Amino acid sequence: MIFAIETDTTIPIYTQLTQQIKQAILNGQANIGETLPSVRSLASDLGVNMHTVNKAYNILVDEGILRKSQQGYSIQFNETLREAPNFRTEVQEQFKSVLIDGLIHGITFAQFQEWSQEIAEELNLSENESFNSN
Amino acid sequence: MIFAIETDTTIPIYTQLTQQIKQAILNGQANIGETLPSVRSLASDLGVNMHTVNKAYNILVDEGILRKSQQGYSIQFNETLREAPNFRTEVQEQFKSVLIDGLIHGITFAQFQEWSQEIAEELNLSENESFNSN
Amino acid sequence: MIFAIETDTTIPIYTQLTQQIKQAILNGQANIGETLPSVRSLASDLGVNMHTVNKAYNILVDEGILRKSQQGYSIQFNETLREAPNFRTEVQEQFKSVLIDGLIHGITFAQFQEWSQEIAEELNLSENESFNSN
Amino acid sequence: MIFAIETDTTIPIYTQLTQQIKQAILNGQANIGETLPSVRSLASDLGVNMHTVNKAYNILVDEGILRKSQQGYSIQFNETLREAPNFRTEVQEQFKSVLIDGLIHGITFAQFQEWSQEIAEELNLSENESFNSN
DNA sequence: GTGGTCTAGACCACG
DNA sequence: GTGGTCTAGACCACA
Repeated sequence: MIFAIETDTTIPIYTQLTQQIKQAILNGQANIGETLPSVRSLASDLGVNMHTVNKAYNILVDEGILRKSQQGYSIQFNETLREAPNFRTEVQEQFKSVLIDGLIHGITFAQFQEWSQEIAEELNLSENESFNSN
Repeated sequence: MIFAIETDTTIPIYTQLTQQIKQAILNGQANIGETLPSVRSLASDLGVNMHTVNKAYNILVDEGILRKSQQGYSIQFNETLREAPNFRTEVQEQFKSVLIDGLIHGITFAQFQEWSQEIAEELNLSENESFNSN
Repeated sequence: MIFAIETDTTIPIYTQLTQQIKQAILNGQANIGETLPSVRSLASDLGVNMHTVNKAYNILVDEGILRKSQQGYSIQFNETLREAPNFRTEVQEQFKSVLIDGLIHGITFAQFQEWSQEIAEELNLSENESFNSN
Repeated sequence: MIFAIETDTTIPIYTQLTQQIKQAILNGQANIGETLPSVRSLASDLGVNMHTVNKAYNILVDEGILRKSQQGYSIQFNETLREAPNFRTEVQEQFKSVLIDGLIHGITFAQFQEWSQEIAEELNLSENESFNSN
């Protein structure tokens, strides 16, 4: 599980981290039960502050993706994901925003579909979950 | 072209504005060449700060969507804006982020596809731009 | 809404804050929609760090009790409280722990009941919500 | 007297231990004068660190619940411990905290009362100590 | 003015 | 060794 932090972006570091951890879980690089690197060691590896890693980890705990114990953080990701009541709506609105932003700049639905397939393949979800499975 | 600003959210007001203007352009509520309401009047109508509307307009100018003249801001939206430099990769990354965020919380590709179709219909883009045009 | 922070306790300051805010809401000292003091001003008033107040506020946002907007934090506390799936169980276990801790030190159930009534009166919930209402 | 330690929680192990010992005393599984398993053997059985069991035992000694002798730790639990100094107010405050936390999330006093009765039955305290004894 | 992010560093609790 | 709490202070985004 290798993380790459970009500093020349406006995306917060802790968001970059949560995204990459989620991706690692989805594509199987990180397995359920696996222990994550300690807050301080990961911070040291990435050259960021401890608190930043800590925030990323705790966001994932709140989302039900990580589990916090006294030995550190490990991957939970079971069915009991605690979703905020309007989580679907939030994702849907973000999805719509991205589409509109792309469409007005000439990106076609076909292009978005292509990207979806790429992501599906990258995550090894192409068989039963694919965007164009039907 | 009616705008609805929500103050109970963390989404910046100017972002809400730019998105709604883009959407109005896409679905034909706003036509090319049309002049937008003046900064002052729109700010007054929406009950927001003048600087906020100004910021939204100028972002759209930078994106090549609006054109600023002596008479105010008008809608450009021609083919020139289709060559935005790294806008493609930016949108692509945002798209991927949203997908991953949804997928890890159980939202399927099929669901995203359904949302895409809804958005396509809402924007009346089914003919030449539609997601399932092929 | 007056807060009192005790430093000679092991209870984290942000927990003391969240509890007092909850109590203020329950007993009507804080009304729905009311804006809370800004993170920095409250921190200054209490003589604690900004981040500590920030943490308390954000915990309450996560619990669905506060609402975060660009103008600050305000009291939400509506029916759409987003509860973690095992929230009831957690409270129940804490409740049991406290009872056991008291019982072994000679505190009787009657004493706990008395305390409940005091709390109910303090919160003006005695009529329809009281612990011994039946 | 069987103990179950959960490592997937943030509750300190020594706290889990002290609570379960207290509960065992209350419900009669552990009798006054009885000797507890040695620190080493219990630590070995539970797969935890020796120091952790030691800490739990010593906390109970400080609370007047256990007695340390040459032969090990045994259960005291006499009337002398009923005069803990500020234990009453501590427990009372914890009790209030739990109630407030539950109430603001919609748990009613009636629910807390029900839980109390369940706990009373579980501890076989219904006769002389019960919450609804009057 | 509001909150958000990040850093640096200290001290504590747990095992 | 692990994470938790708190502080002090800087810089940025938003309105």
